[in-house]
Amino acid sequence: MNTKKKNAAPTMKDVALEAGVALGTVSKVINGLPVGASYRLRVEEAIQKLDYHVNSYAQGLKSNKTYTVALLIPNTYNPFFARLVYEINIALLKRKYRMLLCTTDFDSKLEQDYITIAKQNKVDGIIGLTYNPNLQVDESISFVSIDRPMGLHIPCVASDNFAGGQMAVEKLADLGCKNVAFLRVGSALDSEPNKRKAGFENGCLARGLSYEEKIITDGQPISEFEAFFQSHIANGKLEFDGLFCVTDFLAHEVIKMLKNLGLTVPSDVQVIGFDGVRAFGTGDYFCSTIVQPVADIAEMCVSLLLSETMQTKPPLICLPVSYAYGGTTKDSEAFAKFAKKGEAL
Amino acid sequence: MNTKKKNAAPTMKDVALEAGVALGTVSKVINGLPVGASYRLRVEEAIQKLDYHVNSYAQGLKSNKTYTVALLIPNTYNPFFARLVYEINIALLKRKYRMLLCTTDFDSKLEQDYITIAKQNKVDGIIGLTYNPNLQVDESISFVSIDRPMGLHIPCVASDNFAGGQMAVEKLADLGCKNVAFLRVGSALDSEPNKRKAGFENGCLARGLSYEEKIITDGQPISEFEAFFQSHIANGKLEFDGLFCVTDFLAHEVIKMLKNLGLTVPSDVQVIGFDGVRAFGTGDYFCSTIVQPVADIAEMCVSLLLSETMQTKPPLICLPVSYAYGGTTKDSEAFAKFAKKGEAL
DNA sequence: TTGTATGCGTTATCAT
DNA sequence: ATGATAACGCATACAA
Repeated sequence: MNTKKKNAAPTMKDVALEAGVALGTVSKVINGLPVGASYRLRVEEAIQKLDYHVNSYAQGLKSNKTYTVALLIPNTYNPFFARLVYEINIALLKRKYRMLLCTTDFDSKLEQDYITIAKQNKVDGIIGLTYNPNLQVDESISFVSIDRPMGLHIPCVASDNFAGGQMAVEKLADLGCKNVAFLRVGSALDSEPNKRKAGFENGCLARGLSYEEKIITDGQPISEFEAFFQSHIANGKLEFDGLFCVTDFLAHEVIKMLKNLGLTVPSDVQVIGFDGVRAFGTGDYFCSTIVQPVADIAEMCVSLLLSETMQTKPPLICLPVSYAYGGTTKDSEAFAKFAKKGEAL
Repeated sequence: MNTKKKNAAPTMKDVALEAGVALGTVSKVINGLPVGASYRLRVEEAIQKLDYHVNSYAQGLKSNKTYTVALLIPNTYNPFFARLVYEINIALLKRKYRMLLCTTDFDSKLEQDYITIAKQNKVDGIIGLTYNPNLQVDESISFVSIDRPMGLHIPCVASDNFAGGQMAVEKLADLGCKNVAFLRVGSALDSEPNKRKAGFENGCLARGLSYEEKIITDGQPISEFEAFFQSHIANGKLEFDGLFCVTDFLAHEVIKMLKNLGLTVPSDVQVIGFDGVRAFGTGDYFCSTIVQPVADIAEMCVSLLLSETMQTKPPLICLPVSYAYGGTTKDSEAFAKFAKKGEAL
């Protein structure tokens, strides 16, 4: 008997030998092509016996398809990113694709490097949530961007951030707010989430709310907001009755500040965040929030990336957001529901 | 000129042609083997010009190494898992390995299926945080388990859960507790985290604390704990002055319950959790907690999995944990620091 | 030192 | 319907 290298994984050849058929027949059985019943049976038995598994790398080499998609994302521990990774991975797995996870830590150089790595790995496409304004991605590889427009040949998938901003204001107005503020921290990069501000302004105008905005950039300490609040307190009372924070994270920080300043949420001031992040991934919202449809975003990215047929890819796709009560607003009905749910969980 | 299929990625052959050298020479340049300086230069220029990238799948096919490791984990949105995924991915990337992310949703069948998928992908190893007690993993593939012992030929990496349980009690005792309770929810599966209970008991004995334990299994509603508390309240006062919860998640839920019952944390009762989970991945701890050394666990798993030389793999490795103040205990010094940090961040 | 030839495991195109 | 064979892109043993 021809004892190959010990412990080498069995190949199609081994299966063919074991089953007493030709190589091509085995291949056909594997790929579900028509094969005589008796042959099929013998091959299947041999596969069982040898515990044979196709080598997807050889497959990839042959077909010039790797069934791998690279995901460029800053990290996986930010809960929004974590959820996105999860949903994208599911969407990929559903289509028998696998994911090459590239965490960039917001590093522009790393982002560019990973594009190279992705090419080496001959991935079938790249999904990127990136921050490098000059990211070079040639047209030879299919790319879908999340939250950041990257040119006409690259589709961008995002939440409907403008509508989200509007929705936040609508909600605050419905809940009785008259004088609101928009708080934002983050890069000045041209990205879709920046439209939250425009939506906010638009909403304020539509509902006749007076508003103010406090925007700080990445370098500045978040305590700037505390100073902002202090300069807007008269007789121990904040002049705003509603705040829209650009992210749940910021809302969370802001709520701590407000507490320090002796203000109560939501009775003194109502707060709405953005993202729809939950404690421990599945628990309570950190605050009342505009929820991003993460699963839809993931599905859209993957579907867009892998659709061969759609020759004319849409440049920008905005998916609808929704509002969720999280304890920092005065929603009366929802409040009761929330209190009950808290017990149940 | 031999115009191959349009748009096909350039191969070594193309590079060789462009540089006017032989195929083998190109290969040597790529792999850093000795090559004449002038040849090397020409090859490098050709690589630049054609934007050539090695096809790592062909490499893998040749070398029978794929530089891929599969990670089996329930999901990526639980913050503890999310952090683990991040750290493992970093540890892998550092070694030029990539990760095949397999999220199992605690599904035993999926866990087993992914072992098959991993084999098809000819991964170089598997890291698994699994819950299937009967998971079949043959010795032909190298496997490292997290938190669950899986037999002698499979190393298991975990936190020092026993020491963690002890540490929690020590802390509670140091902070003045006399009568404490251990709360646990989770599967009855044989896993390392179960040692938290033993460590707790051991610590209570050593410090002469009286204690009680309330353990519910996965099926039961978490509200069981509320009933437990109620049956231990006399004259509006809880008879426990310290609680050790098996996870931060449970601690978080328990703290909500305590509030509902009119009890104040930490003045009425101090609470310590386990895991070291932070809000938004990098923010505040949800509670005072025993922190798992996630980065160390990740590094250990990868290093163990990829070490060719270590023929005799250790069956169980426990990594040291640490304590972190998170607002639910009466640490006086730490309290001041925490309050300040809250401002700064 | 550089070039040539073979084979990795698979698929696909041929004859049979 | 089935079997033989070439080709995918790369590494390597061997020849020049």
